Amino acid sequence: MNRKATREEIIAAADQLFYQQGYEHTSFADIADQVKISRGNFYHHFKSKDEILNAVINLRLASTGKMLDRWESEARDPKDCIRSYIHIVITNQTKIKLYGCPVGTLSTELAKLNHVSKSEANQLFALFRNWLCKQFVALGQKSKADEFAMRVLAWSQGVATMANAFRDEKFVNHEVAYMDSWLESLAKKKN
Amino acid sequence: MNRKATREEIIAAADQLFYQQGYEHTSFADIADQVKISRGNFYHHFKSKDEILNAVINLRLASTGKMLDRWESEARDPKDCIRSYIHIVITNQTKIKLYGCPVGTLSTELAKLNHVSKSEANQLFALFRNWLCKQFVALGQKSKADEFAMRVLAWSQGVATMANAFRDEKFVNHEVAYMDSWLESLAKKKN
DNA sequence: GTCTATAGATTGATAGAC
DNA sequence: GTCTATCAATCTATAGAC
Repeated sequence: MNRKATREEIIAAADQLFYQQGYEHTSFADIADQVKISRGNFYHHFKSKDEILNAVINLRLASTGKMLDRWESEARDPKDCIRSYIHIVITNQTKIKLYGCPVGTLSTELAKLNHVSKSEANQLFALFRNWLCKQFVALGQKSKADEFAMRVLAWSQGVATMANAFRDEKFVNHEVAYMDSWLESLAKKKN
Repeated sequence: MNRKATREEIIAAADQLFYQQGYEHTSFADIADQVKISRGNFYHHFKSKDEILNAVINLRLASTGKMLDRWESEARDPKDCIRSYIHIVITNQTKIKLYGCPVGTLSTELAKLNHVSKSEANQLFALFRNWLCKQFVALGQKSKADEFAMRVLAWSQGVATMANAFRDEKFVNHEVAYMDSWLESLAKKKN
């Protein structure tokens, strides 16, 4: 009756636990408990914990790519797209308050561990960066597109870190309103 | 010939290693190796690893407080003070690129571990927040002082996370220039 | 494909000699 | 105050039965 293959269940559980507890703090026992398999069975699907991490990163890359495609297809203009990104800190606010940003916290952790998959994890940042850059170009901000993309990315990371530390909903709303008006003033300049 | 007591050497080594490798990833063996004592001797000075963490947090609180006092005494006006904070991402750029922000990364890690000292670590954020708030009040921004303090704090966290992921010096310089001009325009409004 | 049993290393922590 | 020796628990990973 299992619709999902065990392998995919392991990846899904690891994805969740790596986010909630961190990569190193999550043991095979934790994942095995959640998927309800024995630890031994584990190694039939993956050679090592690092291999699971790679699978999780690839899963996140794929699902993030799909999300960005969806945002683009649902938006009327590039401004709408950028707004979709900005508002993600409200949409995911509950989880961000508890665990921070899934992209930023993994990147930071792997940097400290000096982990081999560090650069793969940073591809998630690059995905958002390139996509945002594209939107700013479409907005007529070609010369500053990447600078603006990095600013929006950094802004979201800062908001996530502070929201995680202070759990302050008003702060998050304030910052989103500020970025919305910044985006608005930017778009007007070119209209 | 040891000027520093062993206890203080342990705290100093732990302070450094917790920053560079993360709290959980740092073992007693790592600290003992650096201080060049045996693991057994360890427990003469501290009952547990958590107790070392607390000592490290208290050390950081004290040294941060001293730094803020120094900034204040060296500054001509509150604008200078805020600038001192903003420019810390340039001053500490090398370490930030390698290990991120010591305040933000510890706060994030302890949140994931759901560690008992999580709130103590967040006192470091509170220290900066209150200090920045005070500067903005002195700048004549009483009604928005805390909002601005949180914005500057979040900004620094975002820059640190992105600098750690992309190791891009130009990005850091751009962002500091942006924040400098933001501060300048803010100060002018009130003059 | 899933299980039990277990290896081998490392973890935080303790006991006791000096 | 520092050491060696060691504990019990946990970790990733392996071997082999079913």
